[in-house]
Amino acid sequence: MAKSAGVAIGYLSERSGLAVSAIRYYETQGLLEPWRNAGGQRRFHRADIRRLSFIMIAQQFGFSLPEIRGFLKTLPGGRTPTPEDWARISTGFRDHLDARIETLQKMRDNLDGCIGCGCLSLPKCALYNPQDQAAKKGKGPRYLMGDSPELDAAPEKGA
Amino acid sequence: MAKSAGVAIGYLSERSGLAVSAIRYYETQGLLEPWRNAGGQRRFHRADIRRLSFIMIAQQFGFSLPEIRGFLKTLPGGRTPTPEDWARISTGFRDHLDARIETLQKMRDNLDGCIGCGCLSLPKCALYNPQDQAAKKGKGPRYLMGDSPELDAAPEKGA
DNA sequence: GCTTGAGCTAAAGTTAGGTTTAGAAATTAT
DNA sequence: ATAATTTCTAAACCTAACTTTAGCTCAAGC
Repeated sequence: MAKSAGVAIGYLSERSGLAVSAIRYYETQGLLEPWRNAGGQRRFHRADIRRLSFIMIAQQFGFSLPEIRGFLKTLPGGRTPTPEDWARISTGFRDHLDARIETLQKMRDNLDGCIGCGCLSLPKCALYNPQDQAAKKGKGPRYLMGDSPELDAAPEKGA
Repeated sequence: MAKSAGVAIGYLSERSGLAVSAIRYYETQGLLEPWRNAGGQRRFHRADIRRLSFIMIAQQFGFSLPEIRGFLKTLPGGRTPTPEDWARISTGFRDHLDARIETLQKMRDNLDGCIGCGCLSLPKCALYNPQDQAAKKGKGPRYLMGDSPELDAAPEKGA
């Protein structure tokens, strides 16, 4: 179980396409745990290339680095993930993706219902309250695309 | 065509759910053009509530503020958008949404093909090169989820 | 007319996910 | 042995989209 020589950060960078600085950053975020050689340089497992690929894929799926760290914690420490490890995580990805697709399709349907309707003063507009899941942190408007029913009835007063 | 009194920023904030600071920020980004009253305070058209709602919706569709500014420039200056104005922009939204849905569905299909495959050393993995459209700015890995075919054949040398 | 609330500006801070810079030390190549 | 690469750390910088803070001024209520 000797650690072998390990590979340098530049090797991982070249193999993964990530910048050296990004790999160091991932270490600060707890996504990788390299050891140091006698001269103080980082040394990685060859298998960490997969960890990096995993990170890149998970980012494409919209996961944040803390979330990805959570996934990686479920992976076995030093060894290569087994098919089971990977299948478990992939299934999580799938749920995530399905939810996002569903949200987008709902938005599209709402939009379809709205195209041509004018949306001039429509508190009942289909885009009324789209922030189902994919919404940001903010509170969001209460009356999207329109004022509240009564208060905005008057047109350009004084025109 | 006198400007009437206009409404204050706090009114827009309350009606839209946006923070006052966000509305000011949008002005700096060219999304709104309030005028000033005698005391130097911002005064807005009532119809600017709709501009704000528009901004919030467009953000949910994934557009950046510069992009939204582009949309708003196609809207009529001081008046309420007509059904035609809105339909034109909605169609743009729709294309955008369709593209995103399609990308996600492709990713899901790739993922389905990958679940259970193990992905231990798979340069031919279906997640090989997912950055079709929705990819980030980065270059992306050349061999996702695996080292290149030949070089990574050896398992934990020295174990 | 005084007090309080709303609004003003400029500048700094925030979060995520990194990159860039600078200067020093280690490693590799010749 | 020397030169050229890499790597190291710490700190500053970057973008987007805002928020917060500080110190004032304006407007509104009684």
